[in-house]
Amino acid sequence: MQRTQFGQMACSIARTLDVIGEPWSPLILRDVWVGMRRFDQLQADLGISRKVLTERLNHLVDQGVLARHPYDNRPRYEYHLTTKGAELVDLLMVMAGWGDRWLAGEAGPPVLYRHHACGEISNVDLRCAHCGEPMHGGDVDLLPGPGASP
Amino acid sequence: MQRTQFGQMACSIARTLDVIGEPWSPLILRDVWVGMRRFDQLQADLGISRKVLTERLNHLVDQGVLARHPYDNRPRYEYHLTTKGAELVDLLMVMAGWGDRWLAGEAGPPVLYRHHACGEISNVDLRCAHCGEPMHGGDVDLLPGPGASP
DNA sequence: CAATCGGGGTTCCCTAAAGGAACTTCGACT
DNA sequence: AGTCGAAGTTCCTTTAGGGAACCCCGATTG
Repeated sequence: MQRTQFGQMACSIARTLDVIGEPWSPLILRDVWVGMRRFDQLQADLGISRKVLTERLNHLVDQGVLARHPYDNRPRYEYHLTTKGAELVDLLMVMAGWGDRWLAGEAGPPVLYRHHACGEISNVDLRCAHCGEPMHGGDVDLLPGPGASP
Repeated sequence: MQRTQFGQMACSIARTLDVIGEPWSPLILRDVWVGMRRFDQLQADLGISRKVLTERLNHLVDQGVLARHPYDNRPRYEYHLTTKGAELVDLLMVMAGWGDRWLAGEAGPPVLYRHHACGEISNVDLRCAHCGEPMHGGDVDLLPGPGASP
């Protein structure tokens, strides 16, 4: 398919897509996040082909998003989120929030999130890391940064 | 490629991936977000094949994420974000934040975000919509919701 | 008023990636 | 020695992405 490489673009969105920019990767991360760590478990839960799962896992490990941990003294491995990978869960939560809002329909959201800090069922909201006010697409100006293209 | 359909899964992440779960869609939304609205502009900026761009735009319009607006009294159309699409920009901002943090390298982020409310260069942070405290992957319990699978 | 232009696609062919099922590997257990 | 089970690997078929050429159609130009 000679797929385009996004990693070279001077755009952090494109670069992120080079890491998790096809549909299985976020689902794999979701499963690992909720505690599914083993190959056959992931394969059965997702219904992904074993070949593609192998490719994706290798890619995610190469990118430092997942780490392989041996268990059982045999050549058996579990997949864990690294710090880099754990921070991608933010992305999953925002995806889930959008899907809950726009795609859940009559039935309502399939999963609820209870926040440890307050104990309430809630959702994520985007805030400015600096002033704490809401920060969405329309609330920002974009400026060229130090890594802007030449 | 008989690609798996994610839309039927009882998972808002999977459903969201059915809408923007391949790598061009987020980049198209990014471009529309920053003001690129026309076919040839998008095609030239992204380097996407015209065929695939047509497919993606149709899909995004079908999903209610983009809307086609005529201009110029000719059969000419501009693509605009709907409300549904504008809320997807949250996702782009989180992707950009992660990419800035983990993939930008020495050069630093290619784009900076200035928050209107405070005027500062900043980034998004995930907060609980209920209590306002930080809310990340490790800060929540997952519970079955009303739309959980039977 | 014929010729050209430009935006927005459509068609066609080629290649590479996804699906799927069968097969392999290797240590552990019986 | 034979079987099991987890974790891949191989091979084949189907389909989606890339790329370039082509088409349509209203507006502009000479």
